[in-house]
Amino acid sequence: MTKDQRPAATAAAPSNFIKDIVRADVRAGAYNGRVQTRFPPEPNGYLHIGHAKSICLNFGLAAEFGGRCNLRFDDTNPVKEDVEYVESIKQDVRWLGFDWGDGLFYASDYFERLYAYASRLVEAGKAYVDDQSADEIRENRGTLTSPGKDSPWRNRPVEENLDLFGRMRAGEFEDGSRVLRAKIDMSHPNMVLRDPTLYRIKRVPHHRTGQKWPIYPMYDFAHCLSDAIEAVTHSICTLEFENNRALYDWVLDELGIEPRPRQYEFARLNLTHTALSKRKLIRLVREGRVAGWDDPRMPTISGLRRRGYTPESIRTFCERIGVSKAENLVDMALLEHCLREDLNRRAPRVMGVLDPLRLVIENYPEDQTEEFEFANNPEDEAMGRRMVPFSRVLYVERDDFREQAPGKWFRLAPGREVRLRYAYYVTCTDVVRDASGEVAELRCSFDPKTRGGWSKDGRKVKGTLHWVSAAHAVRAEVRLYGNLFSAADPSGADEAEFMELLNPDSLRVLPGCMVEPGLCLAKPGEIFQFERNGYFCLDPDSTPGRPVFNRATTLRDTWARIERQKDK
RNA sequence: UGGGGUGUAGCCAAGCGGUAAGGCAACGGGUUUUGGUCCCGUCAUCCGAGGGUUCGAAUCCUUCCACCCCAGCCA
Repeated sequence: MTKDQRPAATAAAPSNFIKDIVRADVRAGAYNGRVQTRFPPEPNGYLHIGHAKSICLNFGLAAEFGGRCNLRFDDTNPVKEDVEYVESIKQDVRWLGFDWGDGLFYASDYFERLYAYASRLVEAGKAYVDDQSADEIRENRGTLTSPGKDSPWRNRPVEENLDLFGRMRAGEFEDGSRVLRAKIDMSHPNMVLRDPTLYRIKRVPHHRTGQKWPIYPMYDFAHCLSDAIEAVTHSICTLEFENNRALYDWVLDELGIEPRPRQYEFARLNLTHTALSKRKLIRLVREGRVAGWDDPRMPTISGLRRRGYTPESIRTFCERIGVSKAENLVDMALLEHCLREDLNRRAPRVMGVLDPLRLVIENYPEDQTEEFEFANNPEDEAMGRRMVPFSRVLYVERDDFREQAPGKWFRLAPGREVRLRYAYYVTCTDVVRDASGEVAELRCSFDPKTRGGWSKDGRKVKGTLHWVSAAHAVRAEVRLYGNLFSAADPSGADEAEFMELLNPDSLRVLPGCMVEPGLCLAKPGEIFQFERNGYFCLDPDSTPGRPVFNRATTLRDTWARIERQKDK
């Protein structure tokens, strides 16, 4: 089973305020009942779980109302963007299970038309070329509580503006020497409307248009018009763009665009123990704090995929967190819950011992091997069965043995009888130590009448242990992941101390794990439940005969909780 | 101190004048050849605070408080 071949589990998605607006528009016959959205990433980084929220919202709305959702790259700033990012973004959106059909666009596709729109604004006296430097513009913008000052170039004649703007395009001027600005109101209480910059000169090559353009439009100018050009009806973005909506509307108003898209804003996702800002993620990658964008500790889509997350679990998560305008910090435990819920249903069960301890069954014949039949998933017969070899020397989990059994302990301890899953009952008869005094091996006896792991006499054996036959086991590397950040909310920290909050124990590598032999046939990306241990995904770093597994998440562990409570 | 937003349980989040959904977490209990899953139960006399309207307010009005966003030629 490959995780991206699985059937989608689509439950009825709950409503939210944006869906309510769309539904009301459809009922009222707005846009002739048409619904069109778009997911507009800037290709300057990899997608993360926060983007997944937006993707699910936008594509989900289109699907629910029989509309369409475009994938549009907001590639208006070539100095930050790269084709590597556009490829990863396309892959991630597809992997999440969404299809943009023929709706793949780039803001850069519209550069010619955007230039024409800008020229119209100039002709209408609604935009002007400003010769001030960036510093001067900043100084004259005023502050939150005091008005700005008009630029000395604000009232240039239309003809001169047209000429200058044309020459900006022709590449006659240096970077930063001039900009095109909207003529709105330098004392507007909304800072966004204090004559915002529409175009700036950047004589740098663009990943799609090459050397063609020395000027590039700003987000506020390009975005609303790109939406209009594509006939988007509902333009959904995050809260920090709320102030920009006034400019979004201003541009469309001045250009007389009708019918026009409307912008709606929702609160971006925040998740505990991680970071969801591109700036911070890119730092983690660049400074080598993680192995790359797809490091399984990263909240990126590619990281989650490599970790063992399924598209379904991520979609379910996005549905459960809801969509609102309130600041939020969602507990990572919810994401993990969604993964377990999905994987419990579909991951084949398998035996893997993370910290092997030899167990020798003294009364079991030296040279005998037998096979036991295991259900791949006891709750789903359709997943089939398999045979697993058993012999005199096994590996069990070191943590399943205690010399001093605490209260309620029903695993292995001197004199205690336990069940080896699907095999036999064994009783610990002796403990062998190495020179340093460490427990090196357990000596046990087994009861032949308990074949299959069951006895007719009604004997109470509470503990059931996973195991693997030493002679048949495959040695594997297992990577255990913890939270990227120790602090629940590292975003509270400033840029400097942010790195200090990284969890030093976010990755533990166990080189000597022992897994059942069938696992050497697994393919990268396949996910298994190691019984009693958790869910593990085969990593691409695996080589033939040397599997590497990533622990996606643990199983719920009631015993660990009991022990934790005792500590308190 | 200007403008734009948001406040419902530890965390998300419904609720749209008729007496506080649901999920996660937590905590009890049952089933169990995974201390998993599953099942059952507990968990807001109260909706940021005060005042008002109303037979009735989380929902309407009002005052206040707290938090977030905006002064890029980033998006």
